[in-house]
Amino acid sequence: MQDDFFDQVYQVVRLIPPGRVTSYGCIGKYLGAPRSARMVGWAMHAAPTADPPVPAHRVVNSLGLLTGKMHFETPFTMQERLEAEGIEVKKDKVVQFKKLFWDPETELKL
DNA sequence: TTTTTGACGATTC
DNA sequence: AGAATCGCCAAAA
Repeated sequence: MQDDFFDQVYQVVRLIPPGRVTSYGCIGKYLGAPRSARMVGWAMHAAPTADPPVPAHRVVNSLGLLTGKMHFETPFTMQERLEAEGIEVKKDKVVQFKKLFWDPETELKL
């Protein structure tokens, strides 16, 4: 299970600190699949099936848009969770996304 | 096995 | 600036 590409994504997503966000493409890129951003998104589809819960709400697209909010329990869950962590969400997009952006390659490279 | 699709990203119109 | 299209890759039907 831990050898699957999905789990690789889950592990990275779990490393995202509260109050920060990242993008699918960067996760994929960090895993060696810069063109497989969609795969990361697909992996998130199975996120709730992962044993340790995956904070998928901290993962947004490159524009900081909460594109996957509709896949949560309710379309509001994602935004509410982000706000609960101190992240402002306006019009389904993360405010100061660039500032809150958490790049695994930058934060975990050491 | 083939076809369709998808929580993306970048490009083009 | 906003919308539509193409490209990538893997899982699901």
